Parts: sequence; structure tokens; C-alpha cells
Amino acid sequence: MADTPSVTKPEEKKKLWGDEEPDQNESPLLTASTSAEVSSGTKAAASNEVANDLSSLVIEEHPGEGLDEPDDSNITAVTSGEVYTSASRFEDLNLSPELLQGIYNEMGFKTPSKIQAVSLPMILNPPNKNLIAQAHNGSGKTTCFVLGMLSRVDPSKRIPQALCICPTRELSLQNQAVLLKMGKYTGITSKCAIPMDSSGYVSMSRMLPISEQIIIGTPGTIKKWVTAKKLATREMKILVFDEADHMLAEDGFRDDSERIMKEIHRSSSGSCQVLLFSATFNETVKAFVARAVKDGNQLYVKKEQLTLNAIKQFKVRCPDELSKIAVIKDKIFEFAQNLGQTIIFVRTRNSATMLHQSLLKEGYECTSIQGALKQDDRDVIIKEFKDGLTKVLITTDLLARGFDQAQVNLVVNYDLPVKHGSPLEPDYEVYLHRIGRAGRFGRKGAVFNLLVSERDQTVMEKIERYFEHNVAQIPEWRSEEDFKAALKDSGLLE
DNA sequence: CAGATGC
Repeated sequence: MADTPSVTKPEEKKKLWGDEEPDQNESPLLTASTSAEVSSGTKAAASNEVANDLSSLVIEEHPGEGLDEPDDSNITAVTSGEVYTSASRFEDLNLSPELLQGIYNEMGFKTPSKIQAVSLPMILNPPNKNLIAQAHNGSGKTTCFVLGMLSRVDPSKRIPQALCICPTRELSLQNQAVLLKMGKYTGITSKCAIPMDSSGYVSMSRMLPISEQIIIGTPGTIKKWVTAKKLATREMKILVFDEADHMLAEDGFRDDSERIMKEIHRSSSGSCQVLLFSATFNETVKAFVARAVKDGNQLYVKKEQLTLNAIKQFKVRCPDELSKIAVIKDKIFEFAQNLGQTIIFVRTRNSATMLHQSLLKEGYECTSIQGALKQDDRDVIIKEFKDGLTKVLITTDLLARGFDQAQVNLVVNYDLPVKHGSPLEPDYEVYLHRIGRAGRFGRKGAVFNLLVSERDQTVMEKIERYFEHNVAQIPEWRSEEDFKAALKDSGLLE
């Protein structure tokens, strides 16, 4: 194996690629100039481990353009020889009139977001290469793979042709909702492959073979359906992994994901396009996915540029556990009245329930969700929150990834995210995903990290260092004024 | 002990 990627590394550019409102005007500038170079407001960086036999693509600065873009980004792109022109309009993508109607009428989009402009040509244009794509939280990744799936399906065939695998049933349902909305005029059908209880349960023996064209679900159920020959894989044209780094992580869903991927490749005689999307790919996962998904295009964002500018992060030093509850009651609930919605992250299922109980007992209205709840109950909690009926939701990392609720502008890390085996080691990816629940599509948001122990301090410092991003300290945890100042600083209060 | 899933 000759590992000789020749990647040019143009000058650093100290700008962040913030998440853009998809219906805002943007000017994506990725236009091909030569077969080896692409100009845009982006840059290339070395990616030695992942490049392997791929020829590299240099993406260069494009000075003088994009002045009105809210925040330009730096992505690393590695292509395998193809030349792509970024799509500045959805019309540039050869989408069907029905899909364009869905994009404009149902979704209300005006122009593609950055990741959409760059990745959609790679996804949609022949030879429909595999793609590993990293993009910021809330930047419109779902639209990328939903359009990919919708445009590759032949509506006349009543058989599964697209499969999307997600880490949680909540994310599966959410992605299906987007797909149904965007694909409203296409007549394309879809089905969620997720565990069901009372309401929708059908035993395997009674289950009919699936005729829906797009399947979205969680690994276990998909594997089960494939094994039972209820979900045919032979006509599969496109396979999507949402939150792909987690789906292919060793301590994640790697085994199931690989098995499904191999089965599809075997039965569809290798003609299935694979798309991996996530906001995070740590170096270990990056190296693995580049091997698992061969001969594909790759788009990466450097970790220092991944924290969202529009989300202000704070840390609150609390003397003990009890004072954390006091902060939730006296500060978070107090201010949350006049803000949007709030998500409070805790580490365990048990603490989700405990915190919920102790808040309820004193009349603070909130709900909580975690994986031990019955599926039906989970659905109800999510629906109430999405409908805006509840303002404060306590959750485990069940909702850390992908959960999209535009009204959320406050995130509280009641417990910091740490690696499971080693509580001194932060889970950087989870931290980034959690804070990304606020400030969807470039909206303003605030994050409060509650720290009690020395250990919490250390974990927080590591997080700050990792993302090269300073997190401001709330001077005094009891001070109303200090919290008020922080929220003003975040742009959430006047 | 997060998460999904299944024995």
C-alpha cells in the first residue's frame, strides 16, 4: 500500500463556517477550474491516513467573493478524480420538478446551504460515488441524504431501493418526517424499521415483505428484517448512515452496520452507493470509515472549526450537587420562561428520572426521556416537545445527536459527557452534538455547563483545549445578574 | 453506568 497523498495546504484562514439558515442567500463557490483543483472559500488540509489510493483535490481560497456569507468554512475535500461544480441553486442539480416543488413549497428553502451545495453534486451525479461528509450541526445534512435517496428511487418499483440507518428510533422518525415532507409530490413511499410496542407491533411470521421504497431505521430492527427476508436488499441503490461516526465506531454500532453493508453489497452486486454523514469524525473513526467505504469522496471539517459561533458556551462552578438543582430551578427555569425551549442533558437514565421527579415535586413543569421508557411513551414525550407543549426536556444522550427542534436555544449540561470506561476523559463528540441541539441553522443559543468537582473542571478544560475554544465562566452561581449577563451576551435577552 | 437490540 503506497500512502503518498500529495495534498497542498494553503494558508490558514481564521474564519468559521457557521450554520446558515437554508433559506438565506448564500453564494456557494465551489466551481471546478482544472481537473485537479477546485476554487472556493475553502481550503485543503492533509489527510494522510484517509487518502490512500485516492488522488487528492485541492480546494483553494477564492478571494473577493462570498463577502456576504455569514461565515465561510474550511473543509478538506478528497475526491477520487471526479470534478464537481458546486450547486448555487437547487435547479443546478437536475432534480425532478416534484422534488423541487417539495424543496420550495414544503421545506421553504431558497438556496442550498454550504454542505448541500458541495455534497449534492457528488451524491447525485454519475458515477454516484460513495461519500463521507462531515458538516456542522444544524447545517442541513439531512436534506443532503434525503434528496439523495428520493432522487435515486424508481417510483414504479414496489421494492426497497434506499436505506437509511440511524442510531435511535427518534432520529429515524424525524428523518422520515423530513423525507415525507420533501418528497410529498413524488409519490415515493417509506417505512420506519424501528422497534415497536403495543401500537404497531407485527410478529415476524405475520409480516409481509416490505414494498415501501425508502426504509429508515435502527440497526437491530433492520438486521432482523433483512435476516427474515422481509426487507429485500437486491434493488438497493443507496445506503445512508446518519451519525455515521457513531454507527461505525467500535463501541457503537459497527458490527451491525458492517453486516448490513456487506449484505447489501453482496445482493446488489456492488452497485449500491454509500453515504456517511455526521458532524463529528474523530481520527480513529475517520481512518476506519475511509477503509470501510472505499473509492469515495470525502469532506471534512477541522475540529477547531466545528464549534458554532452563534452558540455561546458558559461554565458554572457549583459547590455541590444540590446547588446544581438550585441553578436549574432558580436560573434556568426562571429565564426559560422568556426564552425558547431548553434541553437538560444528564448522564444516566436514573438521574434523568431523579431530576425530573425533584423538579416536578416543586411544581416546575418539565418532561424527561430516556431509553428505558416504553417506545410509546418516548413518542409522546417527543411529540409534546416538538409541538412546543413542554418547554424544558430532561434527557440522556438519547437526544444528543441529530434531534432537530428549532425552538431550542438553551442547552444545559447537568452532567458533562465523559467516556464510559474513563470518567476523566471527555466525550468530545458527544459534547459537540449536545451543544448543537441549540442554535439550529445558525440561530443564537446558549449552553451552561454545570461543574461541581475538580474532575468536572478538568474535563471542561480538556474540552476547551480540544476545540481551541474558550468557555466563559459565570462568576457566581447564585447571581441572577450573572446569568442575565450571559444570556444577553448570547443574544437571547435584550 | 449513555445509546439499540436481543437472549
